[in-house]
Amino acid sequence: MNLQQLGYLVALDTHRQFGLAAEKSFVSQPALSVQVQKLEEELGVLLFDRTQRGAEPTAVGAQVIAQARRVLHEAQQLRELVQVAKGEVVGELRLGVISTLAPYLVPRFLVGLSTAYPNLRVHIEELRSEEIMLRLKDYRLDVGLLVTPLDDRLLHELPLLDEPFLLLASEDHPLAARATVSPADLASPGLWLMQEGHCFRNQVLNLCGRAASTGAVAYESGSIETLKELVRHHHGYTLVPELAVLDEVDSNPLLKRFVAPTPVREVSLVVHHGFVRTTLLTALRELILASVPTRLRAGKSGEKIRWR
Amino acid sequence: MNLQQLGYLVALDTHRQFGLAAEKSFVSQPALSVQVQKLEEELGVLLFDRTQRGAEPTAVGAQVIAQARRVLHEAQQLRELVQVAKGEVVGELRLGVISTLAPYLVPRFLVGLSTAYPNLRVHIEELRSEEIMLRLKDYRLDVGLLVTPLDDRLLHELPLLDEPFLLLASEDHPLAARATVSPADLASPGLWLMQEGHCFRNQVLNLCGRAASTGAVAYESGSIETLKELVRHHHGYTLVPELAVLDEVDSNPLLKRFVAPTPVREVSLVVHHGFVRTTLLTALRELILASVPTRLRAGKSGEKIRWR
DNA sequence: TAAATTTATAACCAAAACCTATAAGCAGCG
DNA sequence: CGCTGCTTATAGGTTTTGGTTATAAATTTA
Repeated sequence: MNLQQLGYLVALDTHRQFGLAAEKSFVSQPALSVQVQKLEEELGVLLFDRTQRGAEPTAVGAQVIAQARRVLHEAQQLRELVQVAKGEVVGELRLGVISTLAPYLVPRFLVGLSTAYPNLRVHIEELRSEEIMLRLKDYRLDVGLLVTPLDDRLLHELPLLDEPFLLLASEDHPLAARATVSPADLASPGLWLMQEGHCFRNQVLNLCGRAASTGAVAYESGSIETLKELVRHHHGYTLVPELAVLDEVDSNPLLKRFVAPTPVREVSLVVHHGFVRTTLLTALRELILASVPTRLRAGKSGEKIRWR
Repeated sequence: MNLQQLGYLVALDTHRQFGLAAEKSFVSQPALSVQVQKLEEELGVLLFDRTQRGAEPTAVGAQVIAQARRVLHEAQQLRELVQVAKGEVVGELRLGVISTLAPYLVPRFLVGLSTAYPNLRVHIEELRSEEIMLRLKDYRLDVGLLVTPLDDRLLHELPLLDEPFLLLASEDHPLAARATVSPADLASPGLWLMQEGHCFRNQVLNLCGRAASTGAVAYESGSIETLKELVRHHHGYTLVPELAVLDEVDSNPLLKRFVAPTPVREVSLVVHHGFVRTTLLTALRELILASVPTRLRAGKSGEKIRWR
């Protein structure tokens, strides 16, 4: 067994085809085939069922592949450990961000990050929270930027912000006349929600005690921006996180703050336990914190709303 | 980087000398030297300081070695995973047992174990609890047999027994006349203790509320057997775990049971999290449980005495 | 049935890892 | 001071390993 073979194994699992996996591994198809065969021989089990359409892991194979990922990850950690010791921030950063944070936060720190570390290749993907958690655990992402707490033993959370929820009302909605609002007001009809699967939706539902009454039209949006536009053009109201309305929060009278205790969402950087690139993680935290108003920083006050 | 090189690295750390490490790795000294050099070159850091007396890890080197152990461990887990899937119980089992359990428990299951799995090489070492915990975390032991709970995130406990403490009095000690005893009686003078470092000593001290008053002679023993002999030949009394006196527990009037709630020590098999050889672990548990009276099995009753 | 697609095998080549032999560096000691 | 004895490093040659291209074999698809 060697790391190369384990790499081929994982590539083959990813692409489910010897030729394709070989291409992605920058070797010829026979090279990869032979190495997988050798590994199977050494372990004494069939790891893949070969068909004409490609390769499928066997039951044992799937377990072995998962373990191979762990081995490769630990090996990668070793390399990163050395880079940290040398004070280098290089290589690749695969960052997963939820879509209710990405448009408001990423543009604030992305340029700063790649300026500070020109040798760092940054990949950012917009994903649902659950998917980010899965990929962090699979080592297919390095860092997640999402809403916590997650209560997951394998993941380590680094809280950044306690971001207040605000209520955005359309001008002809009864709530438009209010100076502040409270969770009880969310029983009022006309609340627009994010679609299923977004943690923001769960949070809003938790905040209003699951008593949300939607309007006559049941359009569930995939982005905060759509929610805002819906409210601007139609009746109804919605909840938004403060970062989504930062530039109008003081000027727009239709944006209502909640009375204390302010409901907030805890925004954190999340990594797999044993993540060793501390310089990078710290830099990322500092860049993000520096890019938002101080009042949003974690630990100030407010009541954390959970989404799971 | 490859697994071979990481193996050489760990061997060199263990033996602190290229020649010796090479010998233990079954290769020539130049072979090992060259591979370590190559790894250093690839990583771009010096991992060992070479002196005339041998090799010492640098600061980075020590970190890299620790990580290398993790990589090799995960690779080993992969192999064991396959063996489990094939239903094989082979290879090596490195078991650490504390000295207050070893003489009473090991002989009861050892023959059964090697009979059930003739292809398993069993290494048993008698060690202190702390040392067992360290070695489990370093992957220098596979399984520990000791007293729990340990409250250690990295270790997984599989409780086997709740083993009562008994009091053994010499015939001329005031306690000899008693039918049963209670923790309060441990204020009575003449209590013999295990030496510092044994978890059994801590448990006895915890049980008697640290109020132990030793006799005129302050001999602290290294084994339960010595304690028993001391009591048989001198004045005084001591505490013993039930397994140490199994064949005389009903016949010897100088052995006193505690009144309820019976103080017990929880005896467990302990492994590193992610231990995959479930068949072996289950077999070990069943063998041990079958070798002791049913009344000792974990979860029956009694009050667990902690040692840390 | 032929074409296309996929994995396996064969023959050959290059690189990596190993071995033996030996050099080189340094501590300790007469 | 210059041996001896210990260490690690280097050199030259051999074996092993992993790689390539070419091609066969098998099965799905048109």
